[in-house]
Amino acid sequence: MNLSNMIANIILDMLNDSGQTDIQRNELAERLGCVPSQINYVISSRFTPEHGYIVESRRGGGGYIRITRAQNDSSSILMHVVNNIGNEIDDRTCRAHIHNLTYQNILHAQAAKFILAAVSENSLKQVEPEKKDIVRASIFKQMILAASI
Amino acid sequence: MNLSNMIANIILDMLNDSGQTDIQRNELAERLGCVPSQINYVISSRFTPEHGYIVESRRGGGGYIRITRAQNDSSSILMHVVNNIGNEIDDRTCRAHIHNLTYQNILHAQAAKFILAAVSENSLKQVEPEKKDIVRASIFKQMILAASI
DNA sequence: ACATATAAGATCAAAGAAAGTCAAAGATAA
DNA sequence: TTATCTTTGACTTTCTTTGATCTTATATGT
Repeated sequence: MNLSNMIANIILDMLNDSGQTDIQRNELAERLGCVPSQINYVISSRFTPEHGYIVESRRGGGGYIRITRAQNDSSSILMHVVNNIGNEIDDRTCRAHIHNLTYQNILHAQAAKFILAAVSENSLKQVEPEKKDIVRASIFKQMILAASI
Repeated sequence: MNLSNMIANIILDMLNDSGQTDIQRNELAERLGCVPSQINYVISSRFTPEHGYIVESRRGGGGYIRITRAQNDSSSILMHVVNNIGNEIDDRTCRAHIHNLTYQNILHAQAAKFILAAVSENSLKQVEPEKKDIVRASIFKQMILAASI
């Protein structure tokens, strides 16, 4: 068992009761005798949106990394969407997804409106053209994930 | 729980009955065993207009810091928010707005979650650092606009 | 009334405490 | 043996805590 898998198991364990956990990066790294950035590696390779996790963090005194697991029961369709988006998505495809999910009653009209607003061309006007679809994909994934928590 | 959060909680507690409170900076600092300027730090990082608070103060004998929760009708608050964002907005300020709007029942919890997800650092990871706050402002405005329709 | 003392709060910069990033070096699997 | 995954470490950014110094209001003695 390599270090990364051990760390992942520890985090999974911590997530087990409530589906959410705050970890102290330096403290955990010290406990395991590894460098702190190893924790970041584990998180960025195993606790991604595609894996169904939302990660937030705060620096400075009292800082933390918060990991939240998306519920996978009623929302497996949402996870399926997240996993099929890939690295970029254009406006049209995105809208198609949203309409489709709304049609299937997985997203409420209200939620659909918000997501549409966020991924619209208007919202992303300032992003360089060649990056637009990448940023859109990233936003879309985070929002779909937020819908499933 | 770090010191700043503790102080913030105490203030929130004091605000709870009437939505307004006068605090004695030195007295509070002494009670908590911290330097007085710590109170200023907490106020300027957590009780800003974006968070929905108005702060006044008076020096000298009988001095005080008065904190008031601002209250207005929802459409004017939304308009006010949009008008005050300007061209860019950072993560923290944005979250402050969202929490404030949620607290004032202008955004539903669900909507707040979507907006938070959309403007999170995670969503915008692929945007060049110097453009992040610009894109965030644009997304945020579109979504607030969507909320007010 | 005026000058001085005392009692607040404000400001700012430095130090400290986390977490983030990125690239290079090492291992492992195809 | 090459591509991918892991480990490490140096450096950066963000948030918090502390302390010294400044400003403003009130109180008091002449």
